Amino acid sequence: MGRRTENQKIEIPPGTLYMLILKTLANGQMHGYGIAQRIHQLSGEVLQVEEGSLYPALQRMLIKGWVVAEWRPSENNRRARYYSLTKSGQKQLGAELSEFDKVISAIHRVIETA
Amino acid sequence: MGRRTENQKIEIPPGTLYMLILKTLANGQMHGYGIAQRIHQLSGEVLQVEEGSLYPALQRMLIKGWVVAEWRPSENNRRARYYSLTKSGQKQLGAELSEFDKVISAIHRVIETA
DNA sequence: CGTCTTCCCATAGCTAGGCTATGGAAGATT
DNA sequence: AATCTTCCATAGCCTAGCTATGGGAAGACG
Repeated sequence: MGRRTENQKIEIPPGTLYMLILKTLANGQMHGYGIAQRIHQLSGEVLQVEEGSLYPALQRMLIKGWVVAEWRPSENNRRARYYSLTKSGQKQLGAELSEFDKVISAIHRVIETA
Repeated sequence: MGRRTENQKIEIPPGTLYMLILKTLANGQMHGYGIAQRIHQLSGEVLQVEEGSLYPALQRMLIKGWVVAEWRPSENNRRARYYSLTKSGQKQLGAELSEFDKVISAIHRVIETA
């Protein structure tokens, strides 16, 4: 209804969440909340990772063995769970990055050919 | 098991199928089978749209009103259903293209910042 | 001190939209 | 006749997003 432009929410495209999380963790240990903030910030406030997407994803990544977790107080003295990449997670990151590149360029070829 | 590099199958990333189909139809009427072939070809044989993905997607697009369909014999004299874009479909294509651009650049910002 | 905000985690239940598997009909090829 | 290719379509599965909801603990503010 408003005349103002709605601050349109942008979701992450399905399939890229793991990659974004893995990449973020490649810089070092981080807790979930921080991961979401960092992705939001690095993307220029465009990407928004919902908590209901993030935590389930992290659980799946634990099960897959891509990350390990450790409880530790945060910088703000709250209880937080810090995640870090395993070898397997690093390998996965590499695979996802190159797959992403390959697929995105293929898509570009399609949508640029009129 | 083989020593040869498997011709690894690449799926289209969820969320981009509509865009690829819409874009393909922007060049004019085409039947389903042809759409899949064209996407495959334009992508440099990288993207592979499965029939089990394509036809349900086309049905959904009919319901959404992005395309209309017409039965007509194909170039090979087979029964074929030709799809074409509606106004609404053209609008949707534009929206998906610009959204895609926006999100992909945001993702690049994240994965390029180490 | 009570309340609010911020930080941080987590799950249940829904939904969209891919996939595999399957089936069928009709023309072309051998 | 048998097989291949073209063309359509659906059922049933699964991944992985989402919203909605809940809670606990720290710090700020009145």
